[in-house]
Amino acid sequence: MMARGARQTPPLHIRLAHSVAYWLMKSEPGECSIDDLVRLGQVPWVGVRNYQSRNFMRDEMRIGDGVLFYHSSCPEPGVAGLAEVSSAAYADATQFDRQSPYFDAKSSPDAPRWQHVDVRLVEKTELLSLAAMRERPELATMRVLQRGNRLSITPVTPAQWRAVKALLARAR
DNA sequence: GCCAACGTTGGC
DNA sequence: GCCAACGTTGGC
Repeated sequence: MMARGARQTPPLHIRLAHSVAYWLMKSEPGECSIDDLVRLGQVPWVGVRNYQSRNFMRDEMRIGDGVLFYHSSCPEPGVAGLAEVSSAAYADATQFDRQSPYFDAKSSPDAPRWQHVDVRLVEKTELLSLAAMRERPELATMRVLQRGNRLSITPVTPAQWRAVKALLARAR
């Protein structure tokens, strides 16, 4: 379901069959940190309860897509590692779990409202802090840096991806 | 803890 | 279908 008043817009570009797309995915380290991902190798990206973010996972992500693993709502927000999409989207089990903070009484197993992908670690990196990102003109267009942005999953352009990788390489 | 920004809900 | 009220996000 789209937000009321939102227009159905066609994709901005046609995704080539074997092309890779890039994403930034926010996680609160208290919930799942980069060290948790290092330990587990892969995590189900459960708990997203926003339609736009869900749609990115459900409709646009492909296995192998690049992910900037971003720590949010913490003392030092920023990109903490690189990861990749490692599954197609599937139903989020937490929406049916009454004990879960992500329980959604309005969702039913016949028509699961929330879906998610799995995300696999590529590497933990030096933290590229939000403050450092804001200083870089080549990152100025990143969605995560835009005023008022609250989306937990945002697309990253190939140029932005390369720029982040270059900064991480330099920090090494 | 504050608060701006934005999404969602629900009365009408 | 409008829109005010409310809840959440997340940086600071």
